[in-house]
Amino acid sequence: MPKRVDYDQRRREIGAALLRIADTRGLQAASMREVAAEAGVSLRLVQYYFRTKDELLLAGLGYLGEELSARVERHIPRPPTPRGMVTGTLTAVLPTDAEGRRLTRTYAAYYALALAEPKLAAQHGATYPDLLERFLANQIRSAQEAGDVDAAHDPATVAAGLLALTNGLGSSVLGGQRDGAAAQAILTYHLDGLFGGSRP
Amino acid sequence: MPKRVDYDQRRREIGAALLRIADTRGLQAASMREVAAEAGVSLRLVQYYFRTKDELLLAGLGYLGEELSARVERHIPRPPTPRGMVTGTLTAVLPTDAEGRRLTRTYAAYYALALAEPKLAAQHGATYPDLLERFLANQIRSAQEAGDVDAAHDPATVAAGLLALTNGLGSSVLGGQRDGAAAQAILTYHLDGLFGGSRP
DNA sequence: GTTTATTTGATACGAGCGTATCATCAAACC
DNA sequence: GGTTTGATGATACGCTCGTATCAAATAAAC
Repeated sequence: MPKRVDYDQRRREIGAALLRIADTRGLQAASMREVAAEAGVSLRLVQYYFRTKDELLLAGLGYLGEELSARVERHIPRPPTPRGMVTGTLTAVLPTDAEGRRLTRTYAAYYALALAEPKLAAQHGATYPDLLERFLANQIRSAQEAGDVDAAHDPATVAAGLLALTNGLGSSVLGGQRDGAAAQAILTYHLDGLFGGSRP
Repeated sequence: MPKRVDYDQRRREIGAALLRIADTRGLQAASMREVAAEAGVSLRLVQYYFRTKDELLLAGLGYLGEELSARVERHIPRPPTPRGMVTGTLTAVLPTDAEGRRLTRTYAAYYALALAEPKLAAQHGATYPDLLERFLANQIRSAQEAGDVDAAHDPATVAAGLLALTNGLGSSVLGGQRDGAAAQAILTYHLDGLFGGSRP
């Protein structure tokens, strides 16, 4: 028998190379050969672990989702207050540091591809923002019950608005319109308006 | 001499074909040959009017900008009230109808390309959102002077927030998370909060 | 130490890409 | 009315793409 290799880890390494290219040069530049070079392996190896390019792209999207989830969880404060949960989650999605910029850029690349290839979105895409939005809506409901947020607000509407605002701010950062700190400030400005007098 | 042809109009026709492809199949699918086929002309003709593909892509971005500007102006109400100007401008950027969906999708395709090819953004990209944002900030300042908006707000921050919110909502519509009407409703909800008791 | 299942390497194929070249057409001008 | 010149057509080149094919190397099992 041959030397045994951790199949999943090898796939992750190659997937990471793909995401690195998507971040720095866009998914248009992510050919099988370029991914192989970036991962430091042969083209044949990429083909061995991913039968087709579509399979590679789909797996890459999965890994990106994992990275995003991990980052969001890492940004949830201890102990978890309602405002802290909302602020942390949204800040995680914002490109405020190198990792955030990388993830936001990579996500944008996949988003554009999914617009043209709906099968990508169908398999994995639309669920993630939906989850995030529902999570936020629940947090806002909790904050209302704790008296930190005006009960007149509709949690789902507020959550959708906050997430859209954050995504839009992220786009403007990637577009060079402002830096991460400025985006963060605008987000905080809105959160201050939402959470009456309570401090995070 | 040969039959004289309206050079600019021909370029516009070919550019329109490019934008149509960018909308329906993404810019990855926009090869010179595909653009020629979509425009119903020969490959040579596309090369004649645009020496290189980069030139075609850049011109297409210019035409897209013109279409966007025209749509925004068309959405400014008569007579122009402060809230009407802000609402109209933001609604124009939202994919609430077929034209809006087309423009937002095409813009998203260019945005993703510009992330990977900064020269595109350098020539044309970052100026447009900036103009929009400054325009909005001025409108909000006017609304404050008219007493329609709380003077405690910072116009630039509010304008940036509104535009980011609108862009984020547009992304969620393209992503299939909600339809144009729902996005519009969320935007209106925020505008209601901003413009105290005044009606549009 | 041979065997053998698994992992890696080298290379080829057909298609599509951007671009360039050469030829042709048709209308305006002298 | 031939000549010039802008507009169009047909085709080819070199390259990269995704994918497939054919070997070779490797290390656990006996």
